[in-house]
Amino acid sequence: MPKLPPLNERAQHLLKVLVERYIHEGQPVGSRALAREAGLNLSPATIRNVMSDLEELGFITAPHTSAGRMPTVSGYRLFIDSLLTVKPLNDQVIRQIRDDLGHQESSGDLLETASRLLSEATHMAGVVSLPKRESSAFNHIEFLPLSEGRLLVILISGQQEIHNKIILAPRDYSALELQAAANFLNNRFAGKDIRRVRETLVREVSETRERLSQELIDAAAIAQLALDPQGERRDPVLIRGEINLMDFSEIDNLEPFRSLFETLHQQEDMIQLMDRCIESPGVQIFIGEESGHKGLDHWSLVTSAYSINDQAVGVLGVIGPTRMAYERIIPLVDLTAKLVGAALNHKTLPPL
Amino acid sequence: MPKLPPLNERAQHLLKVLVERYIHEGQPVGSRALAREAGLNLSPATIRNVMSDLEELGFITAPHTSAGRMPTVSGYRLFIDSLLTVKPLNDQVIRQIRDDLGHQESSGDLLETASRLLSEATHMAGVVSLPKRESSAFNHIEFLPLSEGRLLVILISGQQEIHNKIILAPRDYSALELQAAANFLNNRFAGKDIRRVRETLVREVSETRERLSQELIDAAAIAQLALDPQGERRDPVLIRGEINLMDFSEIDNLEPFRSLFETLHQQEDMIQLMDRCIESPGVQIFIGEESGHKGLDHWSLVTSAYSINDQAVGVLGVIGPTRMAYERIIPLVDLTAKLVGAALNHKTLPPL
DNA sequence: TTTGGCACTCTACTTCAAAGACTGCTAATC
DNA sequence: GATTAGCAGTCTTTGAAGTAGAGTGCCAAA
Repeated sequence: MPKLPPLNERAQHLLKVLVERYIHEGQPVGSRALAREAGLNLSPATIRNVMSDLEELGFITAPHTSAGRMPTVSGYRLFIDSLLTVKPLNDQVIRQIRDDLGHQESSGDLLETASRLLSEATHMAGVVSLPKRESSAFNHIEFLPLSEGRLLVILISGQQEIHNKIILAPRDYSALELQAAANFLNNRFAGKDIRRVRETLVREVSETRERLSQELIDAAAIAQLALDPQGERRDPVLIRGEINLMDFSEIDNLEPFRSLFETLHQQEDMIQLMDRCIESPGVQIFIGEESGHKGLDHWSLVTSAYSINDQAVGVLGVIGPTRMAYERIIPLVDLTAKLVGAALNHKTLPPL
Repeated sequence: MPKLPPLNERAQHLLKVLVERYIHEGQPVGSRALAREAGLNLSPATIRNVMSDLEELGFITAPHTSAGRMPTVSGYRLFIDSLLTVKPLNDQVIRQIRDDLGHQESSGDLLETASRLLSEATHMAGVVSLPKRESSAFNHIEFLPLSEGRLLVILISGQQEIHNKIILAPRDYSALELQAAANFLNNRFAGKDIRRVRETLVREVSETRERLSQELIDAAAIAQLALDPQGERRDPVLIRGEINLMDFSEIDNLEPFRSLFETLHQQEDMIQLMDRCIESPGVQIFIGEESGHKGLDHWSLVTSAYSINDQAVGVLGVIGPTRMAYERIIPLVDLTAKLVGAALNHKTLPPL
């Protein structure tokens, strides 16, 4: 096997131009076209030699002998990681996103709007994972007795988001007792993380049980049930504009779409996928098979986490064909995440 | 123009067999096949004469000269209205639906389950329109002051369904005042229609304003805001299993699906369409273009209203290709609507 | 190292022919 | 008058064969 040449400046430039052109045209790029486009004053024959090397290295591939080349996943990866020059965003787009996000009442509406905006701005699909209830701030709690020993718990969390839950009370409580329990919790815990509140409750009760009044023990017992994340339906991933994806029909057959939509509707898979993006800061990209989900094979996911108080709580982004205009999409997703974070922070009102 | 023969017994029978076979095979039916299938001991030539008449009358049509015939919308219509023999439901299916519906906590879960069941049982898409909040019973109301003069309204309606709404209070109320208002409303109106409650409030206040205490006037004012359907987001139509529809790909091209999904996601269109089915009792069917929605052109909608206390409050059904197995689908939708109604009635608990 | 030239490969498109599935019509038959 | 056999004619589907076009790989020359 001959020694492979290193990926020099020229080869990188040619790869860049090839990927750009493929993204733009959607057709395999041949040596003649690339020679014309690259602006290097090289003959197609020379270009062919370089292309051959790039293919050997696994960055491009040809669908058949007499076709041009198109990027492989590694090719896209290299392109995105070190060749891409992002485009500044259009002012009008920025203004529109900022305005639309600014006019939303609840954080639920806000995130739904974000998903819609992402989809409209890109003509692809927008995705937004909602923050875990766990990580938002405890703001106010209220108990309402229903029939048959059940209690309606109304929990207001940091972003004025309202959660309802019905729990089975361990015993019958009077309205007064419930009021007292709610008061205790509201005074004691307002503003703290919901997860922290629960942990504190568990610890305190077990440590100092003997010294607590029956009243407090009751309050803690109800609160533990009320805040138990067990059986809590995790908020879904909001996907908007999936239908747009059907416009990218270089494919004439239904199967890819069927399997794409199947994956998108698999809430758990999507949640798990989005959660993988929450750890690293900045824009994250899964190209094609990188996501590990079969249905996403020919698609890319561009995401960024959004934060409340500098803590990443959720992820948003865009799904589209691998050959999307990354140089426009990346800054768009980045900006949207920042604006959503800003809007959420603004909405995080002090406790009642 | 020659006089058209009347649609005699034999022609009807042949139409019936033709439609059945077309639904089963998905291919235009020719005279030879029909002669074999019909069991009438007639030659293909005779059958051809009858088919020619049926075509003249608009019940069947041929995609091209040398193909068999397939039903037109009128053909399906006649078939469904007077030729169809429905099949009794499989016991196991009945049991499964009954069990699954029986295990749901809230009416929201119940209806979602219904949509899912319909889709799974038919391998098509299930649709369920949620009852208007308007028409359900007022059960319990509670007010919670938020910051900046806003009030959180918690309304529990007849089926233990919980509605949250934030309103802007006309002035600042104390916790006591709010409690009094809630008490008044709960004592006075529990069990009544929400619509009726609102109407009563409006009437009484305007009629007897002078004689009312300030307290009651306040209560009425808040309640009117709280129960105002204005700006209320109408509950969406629950569609499950749309992806199943992609399996019916006698079509190799994406466009029909694109336009179908677009229509399905057009919430307002769907709500309006479903509402048209709420008036008549029993199973209602829209075949192809009958629905008047372009995206549904090659699809049928089989629906039935479900009732609480003998009043139709919502509609559920199935969307699938025009050539679906109506004799199985119709009783299934019928049964599901009845079971959903029964489950809802069972859930409609007395006021707290 | 670069390039022109050339043989070769593979796809996409067109044309043509043949097979198959039906129909409509006509004339004979029941 | 209703039914039927027979037959010519129509239209789709399938496959084969041929052609044009795009692009490659390699070699020898610059």
